[in-house]
Amino acid sequence: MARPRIKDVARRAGVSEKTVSNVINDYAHVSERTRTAVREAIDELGYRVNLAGRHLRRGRTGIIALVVPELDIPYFADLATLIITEAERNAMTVLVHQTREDRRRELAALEGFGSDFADGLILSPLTLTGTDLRDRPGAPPTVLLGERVRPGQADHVAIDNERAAREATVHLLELGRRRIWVIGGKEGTEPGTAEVRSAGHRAALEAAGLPWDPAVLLRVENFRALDGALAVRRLLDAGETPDGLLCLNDQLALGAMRELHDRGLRVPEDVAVVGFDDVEGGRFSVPSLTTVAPDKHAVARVALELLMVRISERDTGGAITPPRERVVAHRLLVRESSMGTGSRA
Amino acid sequence: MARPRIKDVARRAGVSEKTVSNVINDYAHVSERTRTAVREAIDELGYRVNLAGRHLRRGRTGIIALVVPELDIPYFADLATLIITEAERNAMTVLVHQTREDRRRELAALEGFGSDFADGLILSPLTLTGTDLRDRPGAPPTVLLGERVRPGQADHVAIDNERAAREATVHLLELGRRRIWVIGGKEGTEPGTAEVRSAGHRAALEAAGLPWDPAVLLRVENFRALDGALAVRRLLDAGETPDGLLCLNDQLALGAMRELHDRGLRVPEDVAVVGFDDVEGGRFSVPSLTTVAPDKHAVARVALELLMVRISERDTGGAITPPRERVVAHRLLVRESSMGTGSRA
DNA sequence: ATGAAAGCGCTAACAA
DNA sequence: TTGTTAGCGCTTTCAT
Repeated sequence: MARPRIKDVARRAGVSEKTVSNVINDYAHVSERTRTAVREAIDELGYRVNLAGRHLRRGRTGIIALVVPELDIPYFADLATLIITEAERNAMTVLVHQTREDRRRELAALEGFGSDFADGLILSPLTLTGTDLRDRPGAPPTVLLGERVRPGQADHVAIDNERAAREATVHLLELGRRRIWVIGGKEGTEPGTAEVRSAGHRAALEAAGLPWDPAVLLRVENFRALDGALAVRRLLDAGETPDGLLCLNDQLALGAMRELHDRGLRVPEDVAVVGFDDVEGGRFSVPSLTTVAPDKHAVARVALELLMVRISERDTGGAITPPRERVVAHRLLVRESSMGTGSRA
Repeated sequence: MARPRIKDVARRAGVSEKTVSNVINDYAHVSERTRTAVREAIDELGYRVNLAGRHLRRGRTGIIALVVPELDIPYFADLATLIITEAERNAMTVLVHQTREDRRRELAALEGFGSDFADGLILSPLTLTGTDLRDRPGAPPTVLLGERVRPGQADHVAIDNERAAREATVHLLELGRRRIWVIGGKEGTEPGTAEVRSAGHRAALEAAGLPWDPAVLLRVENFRALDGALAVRRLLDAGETPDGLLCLNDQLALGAMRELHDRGLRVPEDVAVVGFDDVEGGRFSVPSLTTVAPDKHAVARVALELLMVRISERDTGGAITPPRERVVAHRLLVRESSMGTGSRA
């Protein structure tokens, strides 16, 4: 037989539909007897709430869409884990989409996928421009992660990427490294993470009175270990002799270290390597990987916090406050890949 | 102003609501003129479909719930990536839950989270028993991954874990290894992956005329690199001298290799290491990791296939066919962690 | 090819 | 404390 509805439960318990609804929603003013009777009827019939009906009525779905480039890049997996946990704490569930760096998918996400089944959106964009974010009437409340898209268009959570890159570079300079390359530029994307971090790198060099050459930013196809390995291969094949690598994520760094190893170069003695993100792989690699560790818990917590505020703002139809910019902490974790090599300058 | 509804679009375009609906759903018999007019009205008003309404009416949500233990374990992240991709191909979206190995969460998932907002469920269980899966009237169609829960209770996709473990063990034996430990037992779980793989290990030993001792199965708290490292630490501290390790996932293996390195033991010369899952970390580690590679694409594809069949079965109210058991391919990828060490027997 | 009316399952507003 | 009524936005008959 068909699945039971509130009506069926009501009939069985000898009460009205509204009373059943009250019980389901833990409404305070229900007598103990009625409550028990309804509960029994629910159990006997195996009744479950139909969320479509509830959503339609309430105007909220309880779903947050999380949109990331690729879920199988550990940084995003870590983030997703934390965001799902944080969402659960807010009685929300998380629907995950992957853009695979496709601009159209990112735009579709921005528009709520042509529908409005998510109450809110957490988006880690790669290709979006400031203009994409302007004028999205009816689009769901949105929090952006990671990129410094032109500020002021939507709520945004990130670490101070410029400073983080500067600190990482200073660290390499203090080890006496002078031939530092940066791995992780992306072709054809908006000024994003790579550019901001590159600026930090440049600032560190210039503060040390050293020259800066835009050619030290090596482009990659993707942000995986393979791409880091390929970048190093190209670099070495070109006859360069790096003594430091600033990799814009840990996967790139791990791939780079593997390639250096295959070329007979020692890390950190010959080449010191620093990554970004603090993923598990870098904690157990040989050598372990120095990395810029963002406070991922904070990213998740703040993102949810901002989003929940926006969602209630929309619900109450109140005034729309201007976009918020939130910076979370990071720290440089010095590990074997850049350790104990003293000054060689 | 409030977000536009079909009614508003209809009024603006001078047609009925039904006609707007026809246009939205690409119904064939709509005149070109009408279609254009409606499209214009939609654009002008910025109309988007309200999925709550659609879901309620259609009785389907287009959402699949994916339930995994932890999304930040690369194997599950890989799987999630592929399942999301495959779901998209089937015009479904994926909602991700994490059980964090909590039995109550797994049970809640089985019951559709006390509601029915997902059309179907893909679940990678750790603690469920055969009884949990019996008699779930009204529960959503379900496909189980990975565990060999007692068969015949629900659709199930997995590799042949027993054979895979046997092959991996044979490989270690052929290298002349005789003191092989297995890392990855779990306390207090139902006979699952660990037990099945352990059986394969045993079978390989016995086929080679070697004794088998249940004590070679080392328990772990979790399936992360840290746990692999700790297991090796305990083993070495106990004065054992393993020459082979069969780790039940790659994270455990990578952690184990790191600990072996810290103890001055060489991989593979002193200890050969094999993992399961073929995650990216093992392809770029030093040494690279020999692993049992399941055909993850096939897992995702078959899981979706089974689920979509079940969903339409339910929709059409047709006969319920018995649970299907599907085995997907795997292969042993021999890499540096178990390579070129000849016979040492 | 298009329209009118009914109803999916639920809960808010109001009434008793 | 509990019941009645209405309606959320959409699509499905069934007419025309």
